[in-house]
Amino acid sequence: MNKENISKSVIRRLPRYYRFLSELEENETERISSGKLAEIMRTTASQVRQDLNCFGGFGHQGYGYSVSKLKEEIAKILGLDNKFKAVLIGSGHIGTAIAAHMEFNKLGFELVGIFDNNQEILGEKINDLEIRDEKNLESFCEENNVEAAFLCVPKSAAENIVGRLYNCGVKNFWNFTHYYIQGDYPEATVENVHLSDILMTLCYSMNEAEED
Amino acid sequence: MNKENISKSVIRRLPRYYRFLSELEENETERISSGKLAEIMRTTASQVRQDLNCFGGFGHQGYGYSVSKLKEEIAKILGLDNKFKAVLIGSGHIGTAIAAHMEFNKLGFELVGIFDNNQEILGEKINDLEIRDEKNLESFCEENNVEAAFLCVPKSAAENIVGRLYNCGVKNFWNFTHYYIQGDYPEATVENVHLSDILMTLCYSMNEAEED
DNA sequence: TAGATTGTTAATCGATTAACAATC
DNA sequence: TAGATTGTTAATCGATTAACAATC
Repeated sequence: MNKENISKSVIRRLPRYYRFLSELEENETERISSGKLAEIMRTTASQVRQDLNCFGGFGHQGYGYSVSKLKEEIAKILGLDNKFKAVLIGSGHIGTAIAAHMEFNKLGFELVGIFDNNQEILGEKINDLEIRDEKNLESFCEENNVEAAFLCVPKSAAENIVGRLYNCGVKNFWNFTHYYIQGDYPEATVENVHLSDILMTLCYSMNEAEED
Repeated sequence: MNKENISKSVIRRLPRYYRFLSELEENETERISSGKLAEIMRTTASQVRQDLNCFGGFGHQGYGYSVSKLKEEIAKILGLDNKFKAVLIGSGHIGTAIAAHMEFNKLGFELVGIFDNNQEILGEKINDLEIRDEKNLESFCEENNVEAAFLCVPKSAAENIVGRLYNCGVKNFWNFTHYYIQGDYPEATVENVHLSDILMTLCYSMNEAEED
């Protein structure tokens, strides 16, 4: 299992496989062929087999793939059984939505702290986690072996927060801001969620469709 | 300007160009070369020139690109001056965050209605827009020429909602649910935001890094 | 004019798809 | 054994990068 050279494109498809396999499992489908899975995923049987074979031979000739086994394998590859400790910074609308809404325990994470700099809401709770004062961020991260941060602050606050986190060893970021982490910290591991970028591409498509 | 054959990869980079150009404009940078822009974007000068040339010759030999003109052109290509009327369905955490947080008027949209099926919160307001009863969705969309919908409902509710919207002519979706719109409506224009998929890929990267 | 930098064609690289022997 | 379907190699396609003549 030489994962060194597995392309980002393959990795990005894994959660999709995982979701569809979960659905199949719920429908009590026991086995599936690459062809059928490709149909569901709107891709080709070739791609399904290529993708899965990056990680090992999960299928059986003449039979296909065991749905539950394959789902299990993908969970393992993604590392969903981890409990990476994470903090969320910024309990505004987006931050609250993320904290309240995501099932972190199914996604390899455990949310252990929520931070904000608004003194008025400190101590309030979101899903049993109290909102802590941002000034205690470093001590908290060090004491709790925090490994990841979910950045839900305004862009103007992000630079400072990321610097502080990076300095106390938190180098993995789920970034909802437009602050460009990789620009300042090329070594950081980052997944950006630039919601407005995505909405702009929807705008583009609609704009295009109108012209035709 | 034959946009017919412009690849999705190019389109997805446009919002990024737009953001960096906005920053350059704020810093009062007047002109920029493909090389400098590439440095900022962490790509190659070749790619920058190829991308921009899909839409026309915006540069000047020996000079580079005018920041403000290029920004303007990209805005035009994306169609950000549109005011596509949109409704948001589901005013839970995510829906509220989206409604309150996004600057739709800068992104080619105008949010004209928010809908929910929770009778208890009907009439409440998010950014001056009252929450309306979901049962009036069709009539509202028809009366207001709604063209897009932002789906922030639970997955279980999405199938029904999308069907109803599609039937009354709303065929463009910004989809925060895990309901697979393209599966049922291949003709719909969809941008999915699968937050948990993104978090899983962060998990993968962290898991990878640990093993080394 | 000389230097800089584009627009564009050609070369390379990587990802997707097709084909088919291996095998359950 | 015959049919199905994988794993894997080869062919194709598309996207990125390099090169360079055109030109401001």
